[in-house]
Amino acid sequence: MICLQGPTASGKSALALELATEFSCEIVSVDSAQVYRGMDIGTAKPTSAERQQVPHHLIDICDPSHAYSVSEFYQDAQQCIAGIQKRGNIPLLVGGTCLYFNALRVGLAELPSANSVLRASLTAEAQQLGWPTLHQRLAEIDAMTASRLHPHDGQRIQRALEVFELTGKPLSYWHAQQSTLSTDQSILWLGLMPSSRALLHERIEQRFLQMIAEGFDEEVRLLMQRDDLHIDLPSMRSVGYRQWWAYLQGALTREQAIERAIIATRQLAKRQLTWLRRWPGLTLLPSDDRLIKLSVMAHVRAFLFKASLLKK
RNA sequence: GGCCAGAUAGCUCAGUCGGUAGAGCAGAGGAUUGAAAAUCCUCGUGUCGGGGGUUCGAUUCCCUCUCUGGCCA
Repeated sequence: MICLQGPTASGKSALALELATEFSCEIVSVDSAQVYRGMDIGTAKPTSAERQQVPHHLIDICDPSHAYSVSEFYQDAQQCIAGIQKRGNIPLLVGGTCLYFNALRVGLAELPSANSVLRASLTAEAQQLGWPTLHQRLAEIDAMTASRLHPHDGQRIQRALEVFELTGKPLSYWHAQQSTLSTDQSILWLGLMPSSRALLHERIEQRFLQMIAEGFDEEVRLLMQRDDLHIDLPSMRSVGYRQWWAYLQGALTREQAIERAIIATRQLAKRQLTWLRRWPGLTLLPSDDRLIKLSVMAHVRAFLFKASLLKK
């Protein structure tokens, strides 16, 4: 299978479409926001025409009121991959959610899923005592995990305490139990790396303005009308949606929302690039190179040949 | 034209009772196991608007010029 990663606005989707038509692939989206229905413009989802041209998976599979997670992705993706291979096609995984890719690379420990009641009480406690205090408590039950977490990293401290509450065993215990993913197949890891940060920033800005021109405002208004959606949901915290929601509530001016959405997108891209730089075995290609398409094709062809799968 | 208030980091501003300065944001780097488009960590030398004066020493006090707001003509 082929995995294509890259920061937001680096041209992954277009490239994937080219690859898919050339090599009879089916595309699996690796994107924590494109899973949600009704979030199309702001997540830069492939158009319906594009989706008819090539099968796309793991898009529109979840309602925005639900919190999708790595583990769901992990299961969904493995099912997808198996199905695609059964059909004799090549799975082409494309996206920018590096944690999801990482789960495919190293596997996931067998852990309980989120428990909203526990989380609420831990959050309330943290507000009273501060996360550093809970970090100390974690240190008593799981020194190993505590030592790798910063005392202010509330989200991870909370998770570690949650796992202990639910299982009676520390998170580090479960991590140690984790078996490495048994991939009977080789994976081609490709990453798109913009050669110019300034150019990427320019693209990010242009793309967000384009989203507004295409009706992003209306899309967020529709989501806001639902009374089961709120700004603390993972879906609504997505880049762009969060800032636009604040604007529609009157917390920001339109100009401020635009500016902050663009800033948030740039910061997202930066975090994605951090993953890519230190990804083992990743072939990094310059995303803004004129010959990027050809060079990606060449890598894919060589990979398929090596895997003795080249049917042409 | 006159009066007043400003001019300090890319931006918004604080500050130095005279000993050459620091926050937030932006930006950069890093972490990343059921929220990940999330969450968290680290990183701050800049003619302190220009010129002159006082002083051992001026970004700070004084004079002057330039620019930007506001008020009065």
